[in-house]
Amino acid sequence: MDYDKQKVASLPTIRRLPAYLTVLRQIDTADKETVSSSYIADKLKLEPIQVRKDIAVTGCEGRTKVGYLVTDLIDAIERYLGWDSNKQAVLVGVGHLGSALLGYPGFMKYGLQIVAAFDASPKVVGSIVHDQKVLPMDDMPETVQQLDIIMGVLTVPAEFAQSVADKLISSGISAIWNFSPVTLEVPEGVVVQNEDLSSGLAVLSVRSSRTRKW
Amino acid sequence: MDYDKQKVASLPTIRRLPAYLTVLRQIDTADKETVSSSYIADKLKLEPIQVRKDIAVTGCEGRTKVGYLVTDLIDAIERYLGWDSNKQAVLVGVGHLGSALLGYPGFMKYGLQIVAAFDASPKVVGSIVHDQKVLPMDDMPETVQQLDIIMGVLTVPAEFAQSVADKLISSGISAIWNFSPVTLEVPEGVVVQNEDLSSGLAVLSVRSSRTRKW
DNA sequence: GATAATTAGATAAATAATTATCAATATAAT
DNA sequence: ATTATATTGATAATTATTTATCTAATTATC
Repeated sequence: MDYDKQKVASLPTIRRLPAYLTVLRQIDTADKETVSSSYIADKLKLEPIQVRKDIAVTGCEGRTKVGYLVTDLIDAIERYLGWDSNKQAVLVGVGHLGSALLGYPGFMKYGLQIVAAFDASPKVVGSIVHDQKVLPMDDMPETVQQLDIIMGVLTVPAEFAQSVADKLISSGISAIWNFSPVTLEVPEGVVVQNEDLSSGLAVLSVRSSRTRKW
Repeated sequence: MDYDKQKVASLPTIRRLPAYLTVLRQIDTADKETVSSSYIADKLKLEPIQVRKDIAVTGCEGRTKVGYLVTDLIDAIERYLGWDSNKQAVLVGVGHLGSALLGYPGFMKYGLQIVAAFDASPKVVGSIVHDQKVLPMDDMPETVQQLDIIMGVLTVPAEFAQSVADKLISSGISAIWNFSPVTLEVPEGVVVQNEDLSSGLAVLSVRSSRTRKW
């Protein structure tokens, strides 16, 4: 695989890459060393041509009539996504959703390791949630700085989202995975990814009502 | 507002509509009765022209130099999304994520009411999670049929996702909000919306590494 | 009352994303 | 050995989505 051949991917392409990883990881390479775009497409109900286009951005090259080497392709996608080395993150807001995320075993597959969890409420601070001790907010800046962490997972209620984001940023965080339904104001250089359940539900609602009446 | 003027919206448009609702609901209509596309755009870091285009699909019409009537616009978007009347849903899989969703107060704003929660594990069945009694899986078909529920929220581990989906569908469910990282096989007429955290993280990872090195 | 400023909405243009076509090539079958 | 088939990857075409331009209308200002 040739890393020079990595290209800039469109947003939809980036969104699909993790699904390819899921499919690829389910393949037993002892049994099946190579995989075709049509195999992946079939599993995910996509078109083979789209799968090939998406794969092309990672720089991974397949062979005519053979397909892609499974291990190569996994490596290429992980590398493209930056999931080849573990990235450390802190989580702020150990409510329902925050707890769920702390207990989510899938993150390791995404190269993400949550190394510390913080909360403002004295009721939660000090407790252990999924093997993670919940620390007071005041400890956050020091932790972020000392461990040189750049990513924060934000699972606080809407009304605190902006102020917590500000605090994360001033501590050195430059990537925020935002689960609160708030559009954050952030300075240049800070990347925010909004994870908003309502948009998914909106799509489901509309598609469902197009199919049949509620 | 003229419901005949509703149009078919593109997927990106549908995804943005809930964000408009969030902005609109924050407006105190005693203070401000109308809203312009540029106001909404500014709050969400979009372009006014895009906001107008999106609003157009709902059939809501604004007035030159004035903008849109806030209450009208809220009604139009809610109606477009089918969120004007409460839709009932069942949730299956009361693990970390399922519990978090049960406790999520935002659903009501999305016109969604989770009326029953089911789990296969005897450890969980019978317990109360966020005021919701967890019922055994065997009770699911009856509940779905009797209450004429068409939507299911699927928060079971990956390995059970397909079989639980099958069971939901055979009970009468025709819309599945799928939180497991599995591509479900469903018959014609059943709509599946995959809510996949990994794609959001992928976008964040790539955008972040474009900005600076990890 | 005239003029300037703001804003929606229609149409058009530009950009982005998907899908199709086809040549090249490796494998399998005859 | 020859033919058929499967598959990638390049290029082209199509479709979807966003952005721009312009007109008309309404309000505010002078």
